[in-house]
Amino acid sequence: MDAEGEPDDVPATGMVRPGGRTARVRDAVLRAAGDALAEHGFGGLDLADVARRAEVGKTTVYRRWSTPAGLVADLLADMAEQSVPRTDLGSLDADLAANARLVLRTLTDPRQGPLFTSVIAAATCDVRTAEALHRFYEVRVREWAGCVDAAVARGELPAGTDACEVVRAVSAPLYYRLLTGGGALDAAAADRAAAAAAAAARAGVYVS
Amino acid sequence: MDAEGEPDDVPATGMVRPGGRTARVRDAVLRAAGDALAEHGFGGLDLADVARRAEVGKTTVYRRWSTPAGLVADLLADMAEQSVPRTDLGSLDADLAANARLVLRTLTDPRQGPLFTSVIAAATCDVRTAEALHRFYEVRVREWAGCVDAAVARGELPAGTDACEVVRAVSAPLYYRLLTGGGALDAAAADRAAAAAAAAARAGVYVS
DNA sequence: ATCTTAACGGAACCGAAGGTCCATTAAGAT
DNA sequence: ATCTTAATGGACCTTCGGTTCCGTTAAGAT
Repeated sequence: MDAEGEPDDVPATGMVRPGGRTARVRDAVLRAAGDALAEHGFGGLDLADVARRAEVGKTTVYRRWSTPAGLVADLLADMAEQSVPRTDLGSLDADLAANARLVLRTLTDPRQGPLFTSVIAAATCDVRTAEALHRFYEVRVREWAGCVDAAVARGELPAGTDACEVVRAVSAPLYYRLLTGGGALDAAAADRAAAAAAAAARAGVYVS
Repeated sequence: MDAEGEPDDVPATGMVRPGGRTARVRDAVLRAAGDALAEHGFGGLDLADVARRAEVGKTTVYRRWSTPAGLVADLLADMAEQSVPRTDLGSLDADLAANARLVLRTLTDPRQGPLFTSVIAAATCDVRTAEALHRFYEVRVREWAGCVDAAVARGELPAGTDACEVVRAVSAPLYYRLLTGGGALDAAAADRAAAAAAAAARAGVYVS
């Protein structure tokens, strides 16, 4: 978070005594930030409001996170740690479909959906936030890449297939819809995304 | 833009005398807004700064567009009118690749790239802006859907293929990379996106 | 148990984003 | 050419996001 270029590494606030109160404050603030983001979007994210929701001093929020983007970056770092384990249904199509359904459920969830769009918006405004977002997706993608590797091992896909790229291909159309519109985000869209990724993978498009 | 629910439709500013000065001001402001967006992103979009760049009174900008999101919405409406005509190379693969390369060129352009990310960020903060963005992409997608329809007519793709969905499938992975990272936006990525869409389309994934 | 000081939080402060007022300019109708 | 008034833009004002100051609380070391 705070990689100050200061003389002899001045420790960032919250790093020397990370236990007890400090941790409690961080949790409360990140939860409040998520709520605020889901409700008002990134554009309407006000640090003072977050402080109020978290029942924490306004000063504290400004001192530790400074800017809305910084706060979102930390929220993302926190989200990346709570990775959901993937399923393993034994066939590529089933696994990719399960992944697509999971993404769909996330993006259409009344809290998670707005939260994700907000977080993406935040990432476009600040490089550090963008890096945090990239790291988050790297974790998620790598988690699901396993089922593609398994499919390669089973001989369902050509050797040398880029597993991560296949997983991203499943998510991409759903995020595209979320952001640029053009059709509803429903089960049909999810299944189509999964089927498309599977078809392309079988055709060897993702062989590096 | 201004669909006021006022008694007996009070005309929005700029609608009664749209010629001469008013048009000149709009052009200058939209150009300035695009520059500002490309440079500082949506988060750093300041209406006063836009006014300064456009050499226009601050009051004018606030009166006509009110909010950053409103300004971006108008900018999008303007962008939607300047549609670039598609190519027609005679084969599905070539046409989709050309489309992918065009999207790539746009997203990696030093001005257009940041502009597009900013505009997408703006759309997440305001419903009206989101609608404008959707309309923009609807125009773009429909423009290129023609070459998919042609491929169906030539028998390259199964009848009943949803042309728009194929076109979106080409763009989606590129936008996904732009926003969530995970790999460079290069020619290889563009070609892969086109190839994947073509493979999935041939497999009948986009038959409605 | 005691001590040091990291971290918190209330109050007061500051600057600029955003809005109001009104005189000036120029579309567009006659 | 003349007139009406839509639209502009400068000066001024108000609100509030963000910061600073400093006293209070409680981590973590002894």
